[in-house]
Amino acid sequence: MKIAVFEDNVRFRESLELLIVTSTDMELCGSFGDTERLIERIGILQPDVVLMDIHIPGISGIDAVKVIKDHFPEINVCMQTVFEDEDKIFASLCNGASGYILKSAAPEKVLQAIRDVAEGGSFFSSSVARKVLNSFQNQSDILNNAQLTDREKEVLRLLVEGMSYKLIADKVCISYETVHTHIKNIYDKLHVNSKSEAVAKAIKQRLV
Amino acid sequence: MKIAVFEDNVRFRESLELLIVTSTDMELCGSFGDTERLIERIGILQPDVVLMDIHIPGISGIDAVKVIKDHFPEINVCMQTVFEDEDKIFASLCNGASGYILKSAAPEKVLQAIRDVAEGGSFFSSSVARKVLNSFQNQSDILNNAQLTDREKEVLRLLVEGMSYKLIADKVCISYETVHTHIKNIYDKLHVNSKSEAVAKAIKQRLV
DNA sequence: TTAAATCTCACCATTTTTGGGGATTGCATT
DNA sequence: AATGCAATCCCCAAAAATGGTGAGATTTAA
Repeated sequence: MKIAVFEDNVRFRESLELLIVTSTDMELCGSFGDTERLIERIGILQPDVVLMDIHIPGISGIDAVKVIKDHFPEINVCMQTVFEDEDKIFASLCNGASGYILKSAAPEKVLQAIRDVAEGGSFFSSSVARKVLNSFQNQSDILNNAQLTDREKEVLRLLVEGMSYKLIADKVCISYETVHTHIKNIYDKLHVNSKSEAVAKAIKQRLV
Repeated sequence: MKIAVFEDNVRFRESLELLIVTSTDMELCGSFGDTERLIERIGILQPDVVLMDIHIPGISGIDAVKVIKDHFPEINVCMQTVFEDEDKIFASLCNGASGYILKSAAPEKVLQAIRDVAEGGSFFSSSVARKVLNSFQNQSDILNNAQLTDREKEVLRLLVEGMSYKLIADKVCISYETVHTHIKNIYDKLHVNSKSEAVAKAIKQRLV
């Protein structure tokens, strides 16, 4: 199993190198402090797994994931960072990272993460996993607590289908103003203030 | 650290019991084969972590999570199952589960999962983590296939977040009229003619 | 070096949405 | 009888979005 490391902090990079070379099942095929000539390097090295620092000179680790996955979709990338910035985590994951491990993680966790992603699984440090989890849970909560009436749910569904107040009024056979009232109430209950927000929330929370 | 187990398969339940009682930092405070009188039992036992089988007599594990979190939000629940059904995973997670571990996982993984969730983190078996991950990544993919330009994708993402033309203009540092133009082009390419339709399409097709 | 694409900005007119009031009816619960 | 809730409808005014046309600047590709 060939591993490539991209990490600008020399001390940390060296400890990663040591960790990998002393492991029984991994081979360090490259180690770099920046993302210069990223594709060229990876094309030559052909690693199975790339450990990528999120803050690294050259193109950022977040963009590097995307570049790697575009050129070599079979290579699995595991992100590393000291930060737990939610936006950065999600950006990395959306760009194709297969794991996300904190630099504070124990060495055996790093090896575990590498093995997991090499096998086609994924690995999250527990605090990262929790953040990912929250992005699911935040959604259901508000929705379940928002007790929409049958009529309101019906109107919301039509909103999601892209219908205007007028069309909804015709479809449901009520007046434009009643649609207006229902939508005002929906916005109150969902804590939003525009159609697009309501639609986004409705879909994400599987309300419709 | 007090652990309660809900698992209907006797053999498997006994092996979990053994695993917990032989660990150094955990105490088994209860073990059940169904979800009868769930709240009563948990109220008395006061476990820190609940291991919950997803298929269990009485109310299902998925519903049990919700009941537990509604009554005892501070208790962390870790789901266990042999199945990897994506819908069941997401339903459990949305209901408040803090972890999801396969029954095929090694004993030390189970202990790790319990420790992670007890500390407020989360744990996913690597294949489960991969499924969760996919739900993020599918998003970006198709988006790239839609022939939206980078700028248009950026604007679309902000639309989905419910931002107005004005806010988007400020956020991206372009004029209101440019936002207007981008959105007109987005509508053309997606064949829609309103924000809510664009948002619905973007989310449903996982463009965003 | 054209040509195409992208990003940028502007003006105009119209339609739609949003937020604030208030009101009536019927139904169910207290 | 009184209360609350859901559903219905109305008016008004401001804000936002939509659709059309046009056009300059820059980058990319042929």
